[in-house]
Amino acid sequence: MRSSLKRDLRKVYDLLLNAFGPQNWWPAEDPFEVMVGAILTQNTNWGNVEKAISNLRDHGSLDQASVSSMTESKLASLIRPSGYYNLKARRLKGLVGFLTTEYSGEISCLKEVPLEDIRRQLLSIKGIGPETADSIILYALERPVFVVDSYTKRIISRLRLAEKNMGYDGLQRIFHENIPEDTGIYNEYHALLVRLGKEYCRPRPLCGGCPVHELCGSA
DNA sequence: GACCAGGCACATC
DNA sequence: GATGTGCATGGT
Repeated sequence: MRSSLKRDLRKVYDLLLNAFGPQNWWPAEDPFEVMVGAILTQNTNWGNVEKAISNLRDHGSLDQASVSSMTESKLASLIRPSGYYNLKARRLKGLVGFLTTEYSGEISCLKEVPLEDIRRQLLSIKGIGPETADSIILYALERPVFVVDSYTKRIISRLRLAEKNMGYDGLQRIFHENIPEDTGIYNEYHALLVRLGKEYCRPRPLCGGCPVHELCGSA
């Protein structure tokens, strides 16, 4: 591998932070809302997720007890704007079921469990894959794990810092091995990559004015 | 009307 | 292990 990886990843972070400033993620009022958002945002525009979360809040249902007691079809109707609403209603039910059964609904207890164990437990929940699990761990539990998403893959690939076909765990390892293990830095770095992706790194190349253009091999 | 958005499970080869 | 498909809304 390239010996300059650590330096380049640091450079990307510095350029992005300088260009965009702190992103103040995750946009939510409490850990449970983060978890809900993490599921609702799967393959979906965040604007649609905000509509769904507003529906839940307006209905007084943005809490574990409400999600648990509500019928799945009612829940689905409230989160409809986020897309895949039947699927995501089932997934939210699964998450709340897990929290209730394993931790009596006490999210703070999840912070005491060894990181590898809580990650494995979250991944065992139907509908929670690597990105959703890691988003919950980083942004809801505030523990140091790097979140890899489609923007991360695309950006890191275009910057030629990793092979295009590298999987989730491989990409995550690149960050874990080259960025200080720090919740605040992991939080900010991922949020900045999403910001960059939204504004400059679409599937079809479009990089004019990109803050990291000097590092981008392909354009 | 096509493309895209802060994935995941499951079937099939 | 890689690849394909279903799930669905709303903005550009």
